[in-house]
Amino acid sequence: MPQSSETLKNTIQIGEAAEQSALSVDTIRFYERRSLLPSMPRTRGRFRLYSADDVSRLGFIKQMQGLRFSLKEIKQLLDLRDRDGHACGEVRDLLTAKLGEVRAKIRELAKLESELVLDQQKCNRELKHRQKHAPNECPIFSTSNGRK
Amino acid sequence: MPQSSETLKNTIQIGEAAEQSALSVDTIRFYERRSLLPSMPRTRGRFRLYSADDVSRLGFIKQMQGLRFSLKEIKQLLDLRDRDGHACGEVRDLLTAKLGEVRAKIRELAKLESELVLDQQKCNRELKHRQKHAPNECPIFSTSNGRK
DNA sequence: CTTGACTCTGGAGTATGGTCCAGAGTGTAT
DNA sequence: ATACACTCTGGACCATACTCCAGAGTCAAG
Repeated sequence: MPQSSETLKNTIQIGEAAEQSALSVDTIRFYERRSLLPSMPRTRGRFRLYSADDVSRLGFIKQMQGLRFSLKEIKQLLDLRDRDGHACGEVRDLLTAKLGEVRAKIRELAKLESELVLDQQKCNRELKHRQKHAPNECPIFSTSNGRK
Repeated sequence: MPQSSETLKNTIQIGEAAEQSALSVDTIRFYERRSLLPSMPRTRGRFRLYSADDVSRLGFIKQMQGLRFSLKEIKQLLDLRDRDGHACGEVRDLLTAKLGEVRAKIRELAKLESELVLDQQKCNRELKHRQKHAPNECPIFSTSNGRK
């Protein structure tokens, strides 16, 4: 257990922060380079120090990534928090925009799904009737595949 | 209209192929490097020559991209066609796998959608009651946000 | 013969979200 | 004193799907 004389007031080093946030040390440093974290305070030996708040900031990043926010968008959100903790209206607007994207994606994928089902059925029909006519091309490869 | 003495038997050059397939010249060359197209035959001056079949191959690539197949997967499909035109069973298997992915993605996004709606509602409630208690944090930033 | 449109190659750059590395420094334990 | 765990920096590298570029070559028309 190295490092403890300077890790006094409830601060931890990057390895511990990585463990607590279930991120890698490299990822945490990467987030700092991308300004998702501020330039962390350092020990005299230039080792970064993290507080419980910093760890929960990392948790927030993970959570927002789970909501399919990009790092850039998460940075927007964090900047909002840092500048103006009660910027709830702007946060809601970002959530609404993301919701729109998610819904558009769902519609797109639903359409995709039905197209894939159709192609699958074409293959199945072809496979059933294979005996009847000479083995020919899989219908998926035919030039005029119907769609767009 | 340069180039025609060698562009005899129904072949076109890359610019024309790009126009017909609505892809860029660079993209077509990129596909060749990635082996989605064979090494095209050339004129004496080393200009690539494309047939109508090649153009429809490009169309197939675009179509499959529309079905969210990666270039790698499209290459698999094309290899199947090149090696064994009636490999319908394998094609169907790839379609089925892709369908599974698409359905999983839809489920994931649906879950996401409801989470975003919940967060949005939190913001809205906060904004409604803003007058009552002192302006505080947007609830999205609170550490225990409920979810994992 | 020159102009102009087209094509060639190889390599670098774009965006995203990281991972991995070498070589050096830090700090504690024995 | 030295071993050992940890951390530092800067930069290279991964995949994906292109896009753009310079500098050179090709070809038909005027």
